[in-house]
Amino acid sequence: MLMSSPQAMAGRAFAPPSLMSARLTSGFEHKLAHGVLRRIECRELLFAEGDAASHVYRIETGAIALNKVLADGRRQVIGFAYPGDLIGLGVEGEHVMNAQAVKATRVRCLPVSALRQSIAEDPALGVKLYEALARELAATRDLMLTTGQRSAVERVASFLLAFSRRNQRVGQDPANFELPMTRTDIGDFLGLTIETVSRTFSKLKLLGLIELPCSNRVKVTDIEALQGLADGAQEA
Amino acid sequence: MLMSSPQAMAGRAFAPPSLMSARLTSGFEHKLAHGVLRRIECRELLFAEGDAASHVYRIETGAIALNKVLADGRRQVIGFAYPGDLIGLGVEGEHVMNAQAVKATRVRCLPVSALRQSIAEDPALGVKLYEALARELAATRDLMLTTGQRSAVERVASFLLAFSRRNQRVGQDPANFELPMTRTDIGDFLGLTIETVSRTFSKLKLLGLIELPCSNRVKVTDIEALQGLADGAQEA
DNA sequence: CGGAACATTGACCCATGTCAAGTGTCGTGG
DNA sequence: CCACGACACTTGACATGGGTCAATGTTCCG
Repeated sequence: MLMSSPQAMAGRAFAPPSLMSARLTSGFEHKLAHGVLRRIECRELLFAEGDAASHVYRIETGAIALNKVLADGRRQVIGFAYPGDLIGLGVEGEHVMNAQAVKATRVRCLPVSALRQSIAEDPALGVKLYEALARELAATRDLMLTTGQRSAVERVASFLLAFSRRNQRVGQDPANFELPMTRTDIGDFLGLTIETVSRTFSKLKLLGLIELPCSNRVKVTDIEALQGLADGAQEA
Repeated sequence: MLMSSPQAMAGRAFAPPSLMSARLTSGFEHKLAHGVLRRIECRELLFAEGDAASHVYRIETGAIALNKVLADGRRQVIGFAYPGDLIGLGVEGEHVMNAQAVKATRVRCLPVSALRQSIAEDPALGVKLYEALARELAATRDLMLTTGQRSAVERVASFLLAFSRRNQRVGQDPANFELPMTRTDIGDFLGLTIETVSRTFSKLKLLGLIELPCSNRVKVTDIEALQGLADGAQEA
């Protein structure tokens, strides 16, 4: 077996596209379906950096932000996990990041030992987990390219597009959605302050690319133009 | 087997600490030792984003920068690989980043098929590769925390410390070393311009924390203070 | 209705980017 | 051995994107 134990894991593209939604094998699915359902309140931690990595978790409803913090409190959100995503995969031992609910969330818990057993029974599951980890790595690197090299507008546009694409992938409206996370979460994800995030949303609204009926609801009205900004077309 | 094929991979801590130095299993070691030795000239690409991922590579001498570029040329270096490191691991199919020599470099090449076979013969190798991938993911996330949240001084100090630690780990002088990469590579790694990198080196010199006999040679004279700056102690 | 938390907006400032000279340092060819 | 050119690096002057601080709005819930 190759899987050993938890830590954060994910699995798709860049930003919000969340963490691994791989369709996993039946034995594992079955165990998970019977796993303990746990509720995490808004802002509560599912696990923290340094915790023993005893379980893996699948998000059922809600959303989780995976983050790391510096000694002085500066925070970097590494990714968001949405329903269907699996988190807690990684190296043996301790979690290396915090998993915090951005809204009330339900997760199914599966002990690492049960996961190990599933892998022993079905080696293909091991391969899938490996590939999910590789995808997660690729996604994290894309995010690095974004936070390291792009302007505020490019970052926010990329973020919205990524969220939109994910929505489409899971069969929801790609042009009209609700962001579960706060401006602070978005800022810590993109490496911007909440003021800059807010100003950038306003700017996109002013440019006529999005509408914001209320602060967490986004309607994308010109996805082409948004894509242009994300790709670095000269900004208005 | 769980390994399928290449893509970038790495394995230790934050910044320069390079990519995976795992001591791998004997059958694999043996194959690698007999693998083709290839020389890459300074600035030449070992592989590029989009190339078929046909081989994995172990650095013998020199250094490689793994990077991604935006359409307009902005570049993000994701990590550096040093002798002993293995690169090219990851998901099936295509490489997702460029591997460019920062100086004349020699690598051993191993076809993915041979790696697969080794894994089939020795499942423990699969586990090791999985763990290496997980470490690489953790390292990339640490780097994100650095480029996303830290100031120029903190980034450069962290970079130097990480390089120093790596040197120590491989039994070389942690206080006196030669940086194989250019200021441009460092800048693209840390998300800074070359001017800012240069100025920050000068500042650290002025503060008496390092000496720079010539631009690529670094002597760390006050590692404690350097650590302080990296950790965000108020700057001078 | 009141207050807490989050979001928006404005004014100002500063760290870092940009642009522009220099200043080594190295390798090549005379 | 020296001259030259090519790079890489350093340093300075200036510009600016985004951070900081502060006031105001909005939403939601008790």
